[in-house]
Amino acid sequence: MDIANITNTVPTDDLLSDLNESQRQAVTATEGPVLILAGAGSGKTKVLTRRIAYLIAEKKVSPFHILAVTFTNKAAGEMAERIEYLIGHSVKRLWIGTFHSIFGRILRLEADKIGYKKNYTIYDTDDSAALIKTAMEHLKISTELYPVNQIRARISSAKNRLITPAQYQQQAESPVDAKAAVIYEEYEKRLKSANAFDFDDLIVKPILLFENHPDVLGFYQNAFRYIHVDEYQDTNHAQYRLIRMLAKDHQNICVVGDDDQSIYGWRNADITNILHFERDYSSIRIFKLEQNYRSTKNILQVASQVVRNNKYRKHKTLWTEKEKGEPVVVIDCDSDKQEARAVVEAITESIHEEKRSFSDFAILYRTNAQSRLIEEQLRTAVIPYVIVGGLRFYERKEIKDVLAYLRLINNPADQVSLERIINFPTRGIGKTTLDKIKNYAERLRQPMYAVLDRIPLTNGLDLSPRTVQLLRDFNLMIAKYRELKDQMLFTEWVRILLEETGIIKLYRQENTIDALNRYENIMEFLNAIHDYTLRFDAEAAQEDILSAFLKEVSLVTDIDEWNDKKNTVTLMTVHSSKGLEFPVVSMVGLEEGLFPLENATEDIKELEEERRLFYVGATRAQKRLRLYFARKRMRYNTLYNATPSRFINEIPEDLIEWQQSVSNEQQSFFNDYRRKQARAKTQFPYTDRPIKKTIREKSNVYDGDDTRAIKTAFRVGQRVEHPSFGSGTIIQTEGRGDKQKLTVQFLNGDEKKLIVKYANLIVR
DNA sequence: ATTGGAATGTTTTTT
DNA sequence: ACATTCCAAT
Repeated sequence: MDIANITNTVPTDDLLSDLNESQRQAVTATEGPVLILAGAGSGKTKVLTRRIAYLIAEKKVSPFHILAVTFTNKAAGEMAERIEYLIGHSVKRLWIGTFHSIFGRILRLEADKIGYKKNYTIYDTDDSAALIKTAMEHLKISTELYPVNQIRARISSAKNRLITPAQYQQQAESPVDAKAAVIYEEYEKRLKSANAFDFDDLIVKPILLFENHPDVLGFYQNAFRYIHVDEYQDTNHAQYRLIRMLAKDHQNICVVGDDDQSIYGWRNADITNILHFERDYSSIRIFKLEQNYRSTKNILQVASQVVRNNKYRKHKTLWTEKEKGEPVVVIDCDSDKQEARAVVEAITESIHEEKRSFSDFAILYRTNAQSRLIEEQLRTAVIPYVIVGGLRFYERKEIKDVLAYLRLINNPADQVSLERIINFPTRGIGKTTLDKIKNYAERLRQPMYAVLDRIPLTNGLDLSPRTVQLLRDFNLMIAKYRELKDQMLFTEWVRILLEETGIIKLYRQENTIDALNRYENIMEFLNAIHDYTLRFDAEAAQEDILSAFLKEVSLVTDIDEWNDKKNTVTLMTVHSSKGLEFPVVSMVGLEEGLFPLENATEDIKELEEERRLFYVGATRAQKRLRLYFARKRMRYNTLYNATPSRFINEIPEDLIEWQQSVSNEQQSFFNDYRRKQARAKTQFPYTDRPIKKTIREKSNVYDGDDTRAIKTAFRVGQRVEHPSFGSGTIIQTEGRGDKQKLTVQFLNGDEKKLIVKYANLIVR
């Protein structure tokens, strides 16, 4: 519906009446640069939606002139819905979405201007690693000396800092950087010839487009007269530059963020974007939203007291009118398994005694790997749960294989997809054949698909008649489906494609649980496609269903699909929980080395990010916050001793209630263990704190973890002592378990390779 | 070219 | 523990 058709304009009062003073000011300050510093739970989403509704309903701005960048697609959907509700009619042409989806869309519209075709493919992290690997093989750079993923991270980081391959080459300081620069250049070439963008390109390429085409930039500057960016603290340099370009003339830019919730530094997010906003724009107005509407006083206190230990932050004080509430509970568990039991037990109890529903609970952890034990316990207790994140549906091997067919049909130049499926399911086109074609294509400076198209008229491509036939069959099949696509129902088309390729047969024949799983996933995928066809609006999309579907699939995340209306317990990483809230939050694994993560404890910036992560997790809780740590934890299939997280020690004593959770079978082991600890003089700061309550495990049998020897983690940089060589530092580790070997540099300068099993090392 | 077993890497977080 | 990749045998 067009803005001119509005009949029932909403009175401004309704949009502003239930806001507090600073929220109201933030909503109505529509002109000029605005920075909204919004603490956790201070209603920033509310402010953003009201502001946009206010612009449309009160200031009569067309939705077409409003840009709103959110952190997830889900948030975008919810905001759009909310805005429609507020103004009483649908808003069709509002630009709302994530950076990646909005600028992906713009790239599709303007693709031809930068030498791309509309039907480009979006490569995810795995795809781009695959392409980098091919590039390295071509350049004869060893992937053993230069791990592909490390190179990929460097290239990605350079891209996000808007450094070109040539510039990177110039300022390369280490040999790795020099290599990375060369690979970067080759990688870019290959991306382009595959008509593909990686995730970073969706931000970086629009910048180049705008720089080289002032008219295009002018068009979007004019379109986006009012710009909003949510979660501004998590934008990176490229995103910052992109927004600055667009806001340059009108300066109507409103950014919302909280420096305490900046948790994506590792993804090149640049916290200074928010800290320096004042420097970047002139005559800005700053609004602070400091009243929290989400959590009890106790919860808020815990979160604030921990995060205030950070040095690099803007000062602000969150407060709440809510009641003091229950004390935050810290649960001291003897093992990770016991931790899982305790979490689930507390949930069961709370459901029975407080009549809570499953959806009131979230279990948050630092790493995805921690979900498994908890899942097991939830299953045993027959509690329904969903896991957000981890191995995402569209990243599963079988789904990626299917997607590769669709992508190749959509974009013939998509080399990564072609190589993925040309011999999957196996059809007799092996490595030798593939190498021949690749070399041939390279000699003639032609894309691989062009060579395939010309077979058998390819002189000098020395292939057996059988192979030629196989290649032709494959090529004809792809061509056939390209042809067939517009002649039948999309779902049906995909189904017969999967039948003919043999993927379905492959998994149906093989009688293993794994194959069955994959088969079911493919069926689920077909359902997802079917759902999509029902949703698909050809006119609005202005593109064919296949490319629209592929684009959506590349940018959808688990959190987008997570449904808060389902009555289940939710499990996810603290990262994924950003922006969400739950009545009861259990954070698990609060141990040194895990949360904060080992690698992050060295560098103060990284440690502070971990602390902010704790802050984000804690502030998800509305009524109850439960913090768990375990004293023994299995990692990498080895049992480790653990000590409670420093973040727990940073919480003032009077805010916490301590509990202990020990399994019966573990009691004696536990005592024994505590004695040993005492002997080792490893006093934990909490041992003399009062322990108010002990939960005892009743009948569960603990299955044998205690029979394993507790091993010590050996990591590069660690100091160790050898009975005869004295003390030294680990400079390399290889292998695991009994076969683990360490290279240790001793004080006298000698380097020795030692087998852990026999070396009798003592960690210092 | 395909297969199966061994070796190796992976777990930090994600658009 | 799990998955992918490597390598040798067929």
